[in-house]
Amino acid sequence: MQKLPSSFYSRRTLTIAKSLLGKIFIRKIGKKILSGKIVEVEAYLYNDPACHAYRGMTERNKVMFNEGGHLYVYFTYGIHYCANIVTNKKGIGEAVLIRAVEPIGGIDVMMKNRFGKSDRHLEGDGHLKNLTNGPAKFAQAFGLTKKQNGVSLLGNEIFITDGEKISPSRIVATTRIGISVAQEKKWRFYIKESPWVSKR
DNA sequence: TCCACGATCGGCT
DNA sequence: GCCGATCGTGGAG
Repeated sequence: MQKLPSSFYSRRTLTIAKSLLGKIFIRKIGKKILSGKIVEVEAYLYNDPACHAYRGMTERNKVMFNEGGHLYVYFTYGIHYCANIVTNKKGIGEAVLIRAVEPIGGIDVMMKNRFGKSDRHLEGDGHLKNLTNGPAKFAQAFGLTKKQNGVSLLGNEIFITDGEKISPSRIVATTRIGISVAQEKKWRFYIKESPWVSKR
C-alpha cells in the first residue's frame, strides 16, 4: 500500500480528519510491524479553545507548529500518552487526535505493550476489543511516548498508508470527548457501526 | 516559584 | 455510574 505523501497532510484539518478514517497507521519496531485501521479521530483547530496550540507556541505544543505530517505525542493525567497527526501548513498549529484503531498486525506486541504479556488466551474478544479503543490505549499499544514526539510521518519508522475508502454516509460527526470548552463543535468523526470505536 | 488541572483509564460500588 | 491515580505543563502572581 502507498504511504501518504506530504500533500495529504497540508490540507484543511477537518478534511484530513475525515479522510484519515479507514487509513492504516503503521509503526515498525525492529522486524515487527504494528498496524491498525483508523476508525475514530478528533480535529483540533488553531482558533479552537480546546486546542493545545490555541494560546500560541509553548515547549509542549511546539511540534504542532511544524508543517503537516509529523506526530505530536503529549502526556496527560500523570499516566497516559495521546498521539496526534499534525496537519495544515507550517506555523498554523493544528492536529488530529487518533482516538481508536482496529488492530491488524503485530497484535502480540500490542498485547504485551498493554497488558505485559501476549499469551494466546488474552487474545479472546475481551482483551482484543480493549486493545486500541481509546486514545491512550492506542498510544500504549503502539508504544508511542514522548520519544516519538515530533517524528515525521514521511519516514520509515511511523507512517500512514492508504486503506479502505470510507463513503461520507458511513462517517458520523459528533461532539468531542473529555474537553471543557468548545463543547458544541462536532469535530469527532468515526466510522459508523465499527466495533472498535471508543465507548460513550 | 507555585499550583490547579488535564484531548484518560480501570477498578469499585 | 463514579472516583482516584499521578505528574508535566503553563498561566498566574
